[in-house]
Amino acid sequence: MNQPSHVSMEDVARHAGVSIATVSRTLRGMTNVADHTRRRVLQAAEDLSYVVSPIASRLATGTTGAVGLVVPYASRWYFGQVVAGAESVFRENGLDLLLYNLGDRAARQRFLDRRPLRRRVDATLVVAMPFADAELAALRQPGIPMAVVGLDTAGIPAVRIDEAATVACALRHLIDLGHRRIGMISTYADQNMWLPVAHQRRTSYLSTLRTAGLATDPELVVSVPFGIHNGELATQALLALEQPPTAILAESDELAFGALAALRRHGLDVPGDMSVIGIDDHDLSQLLDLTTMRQPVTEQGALAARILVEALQTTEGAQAFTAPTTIVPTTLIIRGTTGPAPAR
Amino acid sequence: MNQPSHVSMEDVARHAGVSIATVSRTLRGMTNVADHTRRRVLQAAEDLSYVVSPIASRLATGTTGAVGLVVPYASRWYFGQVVAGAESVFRENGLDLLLYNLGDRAARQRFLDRRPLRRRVDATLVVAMPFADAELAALRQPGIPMAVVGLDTAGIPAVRIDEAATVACALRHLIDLGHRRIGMISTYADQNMWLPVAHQRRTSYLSTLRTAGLATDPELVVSVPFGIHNGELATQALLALEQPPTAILAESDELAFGALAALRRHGLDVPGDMSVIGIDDHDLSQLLDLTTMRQPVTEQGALAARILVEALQTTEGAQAFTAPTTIVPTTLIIRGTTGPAPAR
DNA sequence: TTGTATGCGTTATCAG
DNA sequence: CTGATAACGCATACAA
Repeated sequence: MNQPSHVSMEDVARHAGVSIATVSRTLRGMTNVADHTRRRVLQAAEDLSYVVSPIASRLATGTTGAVGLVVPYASRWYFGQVVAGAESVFRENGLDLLLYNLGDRAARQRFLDRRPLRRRVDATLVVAMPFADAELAALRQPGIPMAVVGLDTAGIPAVRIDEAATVACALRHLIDLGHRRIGMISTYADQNMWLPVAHQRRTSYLSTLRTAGLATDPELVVSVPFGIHNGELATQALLALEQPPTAILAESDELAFGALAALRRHGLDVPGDMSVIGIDDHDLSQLLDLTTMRQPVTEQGALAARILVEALQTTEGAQAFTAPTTIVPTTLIIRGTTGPAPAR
Repeated sequence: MNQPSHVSMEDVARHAGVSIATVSRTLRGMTNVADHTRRRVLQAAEDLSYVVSPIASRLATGTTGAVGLVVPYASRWYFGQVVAGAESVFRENGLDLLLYNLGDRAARQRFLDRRPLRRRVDATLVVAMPFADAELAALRQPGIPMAVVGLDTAGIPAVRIDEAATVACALRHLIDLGHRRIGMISTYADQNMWLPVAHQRRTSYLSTLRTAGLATDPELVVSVPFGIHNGELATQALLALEQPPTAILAESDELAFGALAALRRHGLDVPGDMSVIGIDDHDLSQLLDLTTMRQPVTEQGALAARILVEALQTTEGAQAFTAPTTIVPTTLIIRGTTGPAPAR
């Protein structure tokens, strides 16, 4: 059908005057090969510019040499960072990275229906994708270690931040500045999926305020779809309240950016009239002088990848993989968007 | 070694009481299978929750079912967008996406040395990675179509914008506003690679000004590594000139962001004292009210992917693949950072 | 329409 | 240390 334009191991063997088995051994760096034979083989391979067929190799060994990376929105800042972090670790360990971007409903459904990962990867890394238990059960494969970054998922080791502590720290900062009426910009399920992180941060917001003895007015929490512009809209909603907050906690920096824009447009002074704090420490947060809770994003991707790589190395194959959840620390980065509550 | 926890086609065949060949035919949707047989097979596959081993399948067919996506900086905005655009197209066509992030020197070198794409992908998409001719020759594989987005590369179909026209349009906007002394923030080779786009935009800047009969003072072009902060530094340098420009063209929006920050810090009014224009229309550009040349980034990724998919479908296998370069249009988006040149 | 048999390119087992 | 040879799991030409 297609001409065998590839040189095969057999070609190399013939060229070197040895058996195919010897070629295989040599190329895999096994020690039980005579030095001069090894040289001949390597030379032959070089001459023919031969490379092993990873596919054939995998069929024979039973491993795929690849890992699956599943993300909801590959083009967003957070996910890009995680992907980059994970990629470098996988790459270092000779693993190929299969990227699955499940942002839109169709892609996600196809993924769940056809389960393209089956028999195709040695490990799977899920980034902040909320899967229902049933879905997850379908995705899991015996002997294929799986890890998740960004959120907890039943039975799967996670690498994430402490959402509650992070939110609490952010709010503590505002409270210490004298703020008593604090609004929150949150995200809600978009058409495709419900994001647990949003829920957690919202919940933490409420419980923290309650613990601090502050009122938790329901209208102080406004939920919008993700996006800078929606951060603006949410802020407008907060400003439209009869009794607006004096400070805003944004679920993520991108939403906070929108908040800053809205405030500026309303002619309000930040932080004079309104303080704003975000979560992430986005690349642009320093530029916008945004106070935020920094989380190490790239590192979380790398860390999760490392856990999987280790699992692959130790539990040769089909052992039950298990690892503890790793909590990475977040840091309060105080910049210019938070200040004392305005005297009223 | 590892227990064959997988059900194989043979298992399904036995379960359905047919031959393995029939199972194969059925599962691939071939028509020459009796209806009731087909049902039995599908039922058996369902019962055993069987999925074909893509690896075995590929060994048999000779195709890999995967494409390689090579990018220099996966975590940057531009590349994230391109990846997302390409991913969706590849995914729709049942192709797996192997991501290679070659940002750091070591990764790039490893990539060039070991050529992990060989025999592993059906097509390759390179995103704005400058490869020398020799490198490229090493990467190309007969019968494996290749495309590039973001820049021209000898002999490879590209999807990109018209750099010269884009820069010219941006400058025209400034000139029309009365600016006569226009600075440029450019990037230079970072430790790893030389980015041709930077060179092109710089060249276009010079020739456009020259054509317009404006002076092209060398010190008006300041080159820095990529990054927002470096955009700030570059701007400081421009401001420090004995005769600063009245407008700045930034090679990309991210650099422009830095410029805006620097100007603000210097207490300069934008666009009263200084106009700024970027290239990209980054997600945050609207927020920062940055005038810019918009380029369709996601679309370029999708377009290039589509070209490759088409090539795979038509030129069954090892034909010589060729396609024309596609130029996508850019648009001037006038926002608030450009205005009339200050009277002097 | 269905079954048989061979090949895909390696790895790995066993003799030698 | 080296060479046959049997898997690996599926696709497919060839027969039936």
